[in-house]
Amino acid sequence: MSEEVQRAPERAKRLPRAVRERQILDAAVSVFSRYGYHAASMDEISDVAGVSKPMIYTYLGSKEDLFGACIRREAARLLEAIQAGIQPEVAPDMQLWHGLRSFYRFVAEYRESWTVLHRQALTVGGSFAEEVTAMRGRAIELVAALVVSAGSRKGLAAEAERSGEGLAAALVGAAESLADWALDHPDIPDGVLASWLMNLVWLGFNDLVEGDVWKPTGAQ
Amino acid sequence: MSEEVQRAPERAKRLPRAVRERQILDAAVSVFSRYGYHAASMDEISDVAGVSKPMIYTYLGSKEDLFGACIRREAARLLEAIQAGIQPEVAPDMQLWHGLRSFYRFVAEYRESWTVLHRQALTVGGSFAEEVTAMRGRAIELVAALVVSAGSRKGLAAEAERSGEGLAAALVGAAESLADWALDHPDIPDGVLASWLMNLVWLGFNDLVEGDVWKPTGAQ
Amino acid sequence: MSEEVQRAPERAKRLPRAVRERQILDAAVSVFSRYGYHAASMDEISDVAGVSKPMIYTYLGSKEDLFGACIRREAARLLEAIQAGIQPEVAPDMQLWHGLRSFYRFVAEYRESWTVLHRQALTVGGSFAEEVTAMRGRAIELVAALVVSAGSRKGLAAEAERSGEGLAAALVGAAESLADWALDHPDIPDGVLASWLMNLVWLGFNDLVEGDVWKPTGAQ
Amino acid sequence: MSEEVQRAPERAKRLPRAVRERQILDAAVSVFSRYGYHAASMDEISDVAGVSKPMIYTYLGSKEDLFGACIRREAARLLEAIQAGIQPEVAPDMQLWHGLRSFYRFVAEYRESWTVLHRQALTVGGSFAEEVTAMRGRAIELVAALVVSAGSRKGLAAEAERSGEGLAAALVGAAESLADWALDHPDIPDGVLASWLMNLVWLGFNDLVEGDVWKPTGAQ
DNA sequence: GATGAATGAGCGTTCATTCAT
DNA sequence: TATGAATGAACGCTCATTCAT
Repeated sequence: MSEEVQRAPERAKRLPRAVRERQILDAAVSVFSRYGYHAASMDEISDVAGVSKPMIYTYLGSKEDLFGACIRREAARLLEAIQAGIQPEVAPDMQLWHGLRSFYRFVAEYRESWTVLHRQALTVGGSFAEEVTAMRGRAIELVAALVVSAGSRKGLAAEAERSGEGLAAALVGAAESLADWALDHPDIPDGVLASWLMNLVWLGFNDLVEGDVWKPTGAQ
Repeated sequence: MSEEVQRAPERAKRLPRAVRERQILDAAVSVFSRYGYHAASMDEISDVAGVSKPMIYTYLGSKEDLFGACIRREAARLLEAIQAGIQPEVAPDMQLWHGLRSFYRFVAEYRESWTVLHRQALTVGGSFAEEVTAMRGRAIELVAALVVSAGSRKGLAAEAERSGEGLAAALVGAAESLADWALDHPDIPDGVLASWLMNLVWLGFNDLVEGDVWKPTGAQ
Repeated sequence: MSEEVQRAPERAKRLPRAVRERQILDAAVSVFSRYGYHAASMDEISDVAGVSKPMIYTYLGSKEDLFGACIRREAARLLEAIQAGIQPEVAPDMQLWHGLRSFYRFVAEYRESWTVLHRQALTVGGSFAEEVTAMRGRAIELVAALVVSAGSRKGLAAEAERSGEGLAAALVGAAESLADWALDHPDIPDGVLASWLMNLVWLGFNDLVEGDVWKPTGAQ
Repeated sequence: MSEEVQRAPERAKRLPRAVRERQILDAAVSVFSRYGYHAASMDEISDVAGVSKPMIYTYLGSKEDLFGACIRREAARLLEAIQAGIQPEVAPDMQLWHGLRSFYRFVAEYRESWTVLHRQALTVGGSFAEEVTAMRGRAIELVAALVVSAGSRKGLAAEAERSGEGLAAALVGAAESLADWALDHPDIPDGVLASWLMNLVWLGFNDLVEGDVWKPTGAQ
């Protein structure tokens, strides 16, 4: 409601270390997500956290360390949220759908976490991009596995097999892009977003599996 | 006399303004794409451009102005490249396919342009993200129009209509993500990349248009 | 119960103040001697001492106070060591020799003490340099007295009288410099070092006392 | 006369690089000599130099680089001053005497140079101490060579030979210490200071060379 | 037209020092 | 008694930007 930056309660004193660390990480995620790694300043983070700068260095280390801690915490949160939404006993398509719903629920609820992971982590040199990319890779593999587990029941078509990795990358990109789009359309329920994507994933792949590929027609 | 390779002395010789501006923009795109907006330094840009710093300020204005000029020039290049590849007289699916091919050809040939547009422009606060997002929006609309122009011949299903904009966003994201993936797999020809995506776009949409939607089964 | 080496728990157990002060001073001397006054950090001192930082401030005061306490304690130790080595009943030259031996023995055994006094105390602004310089002055006077006590038996030559204080300063510097040199040559016994210096002091002074001075020859 | 720190003329503008570098080095030597390496601040150096801080970094590099440049410049100055004072055609003792006179003249005229070299350079970790120590080593060798060139005419006694390096270190220390002492006694002419030291060097060594050594008497 | 010279402002980081328990 | 928690103040360094030539 307030149009000011949300600040931690005024000068609470002598809190245990774990609490302070959480405050700092919360503030850091917020500031990093708003400005990006380079434009964010430790001064602002400490202001938002309601903590002096030396505390940050004592508890979380350098700016780079702090950013890394943010990335790791938010990545863990995201993965946890997705896994919590999946019920392993249902059919693969329903697993995928539930996973997507959890994903869109998470993105809607923790926009800042999502922004840090999706936008900011990739522009910082060093190992952060790699870490996030690796996580993305795991997501791609997971999607591919689920899809294939359905496709294998029918005998996966040669075409689908060849394009597998690339298509998975495309699909993960589609899911992310839809997440960004959904941030500007908060009225669309996560179930619907997930269904849209399922239609792409499921129908498109099913067609492929059945050998029903699109091919360019005519010259060139 | 000189024992060096014979070469016009680099000490800039009154080049016309347009040439200088191109030098500077080329250098800026290269440096921005490598380090991102904030981590890039005007010093390095002027070094790479072979031009003194005041020159940059005289011709292109502030760092932010310079970045904006880069974004606009590269965006125009990209759009131009795509439009040059499209033949308006062919069928919509072939138009889309040719557009995608041109897109992947451009990304492969001008990685730096693509990086600046796709990765760096979105992390800078201010109007850049909006500009690029707007361009993305135009791309989304264009894709949607092509798809719909095919769909409308069959009577676009209600489902497809409702999910249109969101799905388009997803598809653009898929195309971008596949572009990134393709940067690490330069051996895949652009025609193949475009075909992969067409299979997603066309088959998926066709299914939708025919009312063949995926739906969650069971409770919840 | 514990699987560690049995050892009184380091978690300090109400040790008497004097013991704590000694721990702290020992650590401080060690750290100051290694890094110098400014580069030494209270954190490292408290770590080495195995004592919390507030303890240091409670017992020894500020960093400057602490350094002063180090200087004074080590200076007292050095003087004490030298005086303990001197036998007042023997001839002046033997007194000087014994004093020097004790000095070199001390330097070899307590390098850190010597480093703090000789190297670090002089570069800190304020009163420390003066204190150490004053101590040095007392040493100079003592040497001069011993030398003169021998010389006076022969009637001190006018030249020696005039140059007395300066030459004493030079001799103390020679002794100190030889001490530094000896730190890199630990195999030379202190008696030998002392003898080398005696040859400079005694023979040189004796010559002077006997009026056998060196004089520039020729023009200028 | 003024009791304020001497400042460079107010904001002289657009000077050539070489001039600025000299201004900066002058200021740096002055500030480093007063406070030592660690306590000196780049802000104060830039104030005293009448130059902004970025200039220092542009022209001379980091604080450590700057300190190194000071050390090297002043060391070169000192060596140059000494060598300029030596006349190679005169007798060895006169060469030594002239060298010492030049040394004391230099110390009196450029106290700050001397302070930086003698006191401050040794307390900074890294290669500075080694550099200065190496220079000191060359001085020691030079003194030893001159002394020996006289001694060899008489056949250098075994004792002198054995104690050679140590005694040389002692003598250099004596010269340095006398230099410090002379800073507080500016009325003593450099010729006199040099003579005092000659008496130590020449007479002491001559005695040694003639086998006239001091030896401890009695027990222990 | 073109640039070497110059800086204000700010950032990441550290350190001596003090509360509250 | 003893300390974990906390910070004000400063420092080294860099960068976008401009002026004088």
